Amino acid sequence: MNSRSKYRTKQREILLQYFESVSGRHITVWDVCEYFRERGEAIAQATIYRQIESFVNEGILNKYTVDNGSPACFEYVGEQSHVDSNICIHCKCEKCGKLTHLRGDEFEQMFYRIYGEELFRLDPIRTVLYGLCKECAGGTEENV
Amino acid sequence: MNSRSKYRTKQREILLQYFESVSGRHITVWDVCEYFRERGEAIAQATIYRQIESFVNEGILNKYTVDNGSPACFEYVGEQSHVDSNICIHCKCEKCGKLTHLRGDEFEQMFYRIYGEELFRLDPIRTVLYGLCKECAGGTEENV
DNA sequence: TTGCGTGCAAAGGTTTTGCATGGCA
DNA sequence: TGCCATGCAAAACCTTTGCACGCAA
Repeated sequence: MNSRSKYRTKQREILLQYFESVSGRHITVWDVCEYFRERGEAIAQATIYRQIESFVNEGILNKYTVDNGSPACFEYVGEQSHVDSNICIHCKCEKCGKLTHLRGDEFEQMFYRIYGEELFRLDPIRTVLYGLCKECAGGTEENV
Repeated sequence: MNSRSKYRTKQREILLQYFESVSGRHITVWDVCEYFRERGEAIAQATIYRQIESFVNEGILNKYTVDNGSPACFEYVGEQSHVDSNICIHCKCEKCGKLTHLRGDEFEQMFYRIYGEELFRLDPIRTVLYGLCKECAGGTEENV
């Protein structure tokens, strides 16, 4: 689960700072590339992929495979431990594509059922709920 | 959410029958190709992808995005209706790989939270919960 | 100096698409 | 007959890898 990087390079520091600054948002590799390209301090894609892989292994970033074919999303979670109090679940809207968070306390009952009674020990890191977000669910029920 | 196919072709029937016959198992596009190639009745990959897409849209197949880069998995879930009474959710164990079903009544509270309060309108057909099954959760808590 | 990190380009694998042909209704 | 589905190949897409060079310790 670890494989900490040995060297403290400029690119690593810059990337880490960037992810921290967009904490709470879902970032793709493309987002990162674009961000640094616009600022004229481009970082090679391969480097971004490799550093992100390290961050994920170190638990600094969470990786979300929302859908096959579309790029993976990453989210900064810092050094927080994976305890229940900080749990949130990701919900992908099938209509507008928006990715939202549901906090653990919004799923109190659900977690009780799953964690408490051991029907299934949910992994909130890897699980993505599909459906309709609050906004889209209120609108038409027509096809996506 | 739908997009039902208009024609009843030979390939569609064969594929549907195949998926029904492997109900309960996780099938990749590669599996399908291989199966029919061995039987000498090969179907074009593009056709398989396109028919599978239809099946998923019609709710006949469930799609599992295990990880980016690795092929998607599909599972036959038949023509079950999308009403609350028949709802079940698919749970994939990250340790033993087993796929279990949780019936709607086992998730009573969860559905109340999600459906009732409109935090997020869950699509039970497309959603897969990842985590540890009852058996594996009871064992060691080590890494997956 | 040693060895890891970087950058570039190319390869890898899965999925999608264009287009002509074939088959269902 | 009209339109959709099929098959083939090529493209698109995200991601990984090989290799030479650069940089941290």
